[in-house]
Amino acid sequence: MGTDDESLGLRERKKRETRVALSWAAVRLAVERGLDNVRSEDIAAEVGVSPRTFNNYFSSKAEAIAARHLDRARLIAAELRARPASEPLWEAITTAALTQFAFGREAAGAAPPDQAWTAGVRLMISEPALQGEFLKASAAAEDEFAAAIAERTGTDPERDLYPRLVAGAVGAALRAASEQWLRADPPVPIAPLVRDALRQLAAGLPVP
Amino acid sequence: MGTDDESLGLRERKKRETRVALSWAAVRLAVERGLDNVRSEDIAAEVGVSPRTFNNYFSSKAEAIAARHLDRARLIAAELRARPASEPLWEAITTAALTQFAFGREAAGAAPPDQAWTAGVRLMISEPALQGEFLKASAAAEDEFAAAIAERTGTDPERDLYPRLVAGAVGAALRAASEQWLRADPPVPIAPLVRDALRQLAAGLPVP
DNA sequence: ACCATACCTTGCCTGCCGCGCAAAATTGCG
DNA sequence: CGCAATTTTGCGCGGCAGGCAAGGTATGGT
Repeated sequence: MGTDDESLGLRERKKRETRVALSWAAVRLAVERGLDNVRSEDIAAEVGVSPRTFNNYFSSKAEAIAARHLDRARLIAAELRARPASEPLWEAITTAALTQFAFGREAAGAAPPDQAWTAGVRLMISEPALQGEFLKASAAAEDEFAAAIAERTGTDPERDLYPRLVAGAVGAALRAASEQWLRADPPVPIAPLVRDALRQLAAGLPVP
Repeated sequence: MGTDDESLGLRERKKRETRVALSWAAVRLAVERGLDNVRSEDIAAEVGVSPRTFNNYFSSKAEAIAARHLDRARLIAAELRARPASEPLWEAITTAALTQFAFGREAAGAAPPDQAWTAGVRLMISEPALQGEFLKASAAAEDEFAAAIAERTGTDPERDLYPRLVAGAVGAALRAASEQWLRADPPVPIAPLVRDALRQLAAGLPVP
């Protein structure tokens, strides 16, 4: 894949690290202080780079935060490409999606990174100033997802409606499942929600 | 409906007018000059209000532009509510959607407002600084759409996955159809694209 | 018809942001 | 080891978002 981190030169590796560090710092600070008690300067300081450098990596606070979501969502597309071509499309999509929604699976208390991640997603969904970037990141990931689907189905993302349509619908389904999960008051596992949403999609969304 | 413009007092009427005027001005100026050759001040001047007032209506240039899309997308939900309850869900959805995609239907040359509108959508999709707000507006409209679907299907948007899932999927389908339409080099009518996308959705998105 | 009230508009001001530019530091490579 | 390419940084500017308080205008009760 074109975005591995191996043997791409130490320079490129450093850049990726800085980018990820900035992005995590942005999420963490925004979660604990509230979004507008964090200045871009604070994020830069947290990682130990100059304020100007922060803007070399991200053009806004919001973009920095959403970058975490973007990276995660991209992985679904990568996962889909990794599924055997023989597997039926919807099965492959479901399996690929589930790899990125394996929260709270481990032992009793959810793993700490999950905790932080959940809070991050909550923030992106609830803060108006972040919703746009969040959806934009989702859309960007859907583009890669569409390309993967096109490969698998022998269609062309440029000319055919199909791959973009499926990618968009799957994205919507995953967002709906996530929101449902975040809203559930007695917490529920997320996997069944994701499975259910995709199953309904593949079944033509019949009235229940 | 709760948002009619009749007998809501002159005050409210004026506000709506100003809001729409600002929004149109924002779109028009951004289309003809390019987004970042337009300052929020210019938009205010165009409508004849103070720069400060502009920010009372919209919290950013981008939001002002996307407001046009938002209003239009809201109408689909309203249209859905207007369909008879006896009509099958997907038929009602398709009909409702098509009322807002009746472009280039009239005589030879497309109506001038359509022309302007198309350019506006193109801008929102292509300009990175607008994509986020565009999607955010779509999501807001989908909320109303979900409420309408919930009413019609006897589900609850708070507790059930279904209405949000359908609203999201339909939104994605309409976006995919629109983009396909914008991309088509020998221009094609949009209605068949919308119809096709929704038909595929209701059919469970089978591999073509 | 009038007045009191609530609401909208406006100007002023402050802090922050995004980015262009050029100098300085760092890194990779021959 | 030293050169060239790339990244980081400092500086500065234009612009933006929004708090606050003053002035003006519709509204609804009497």
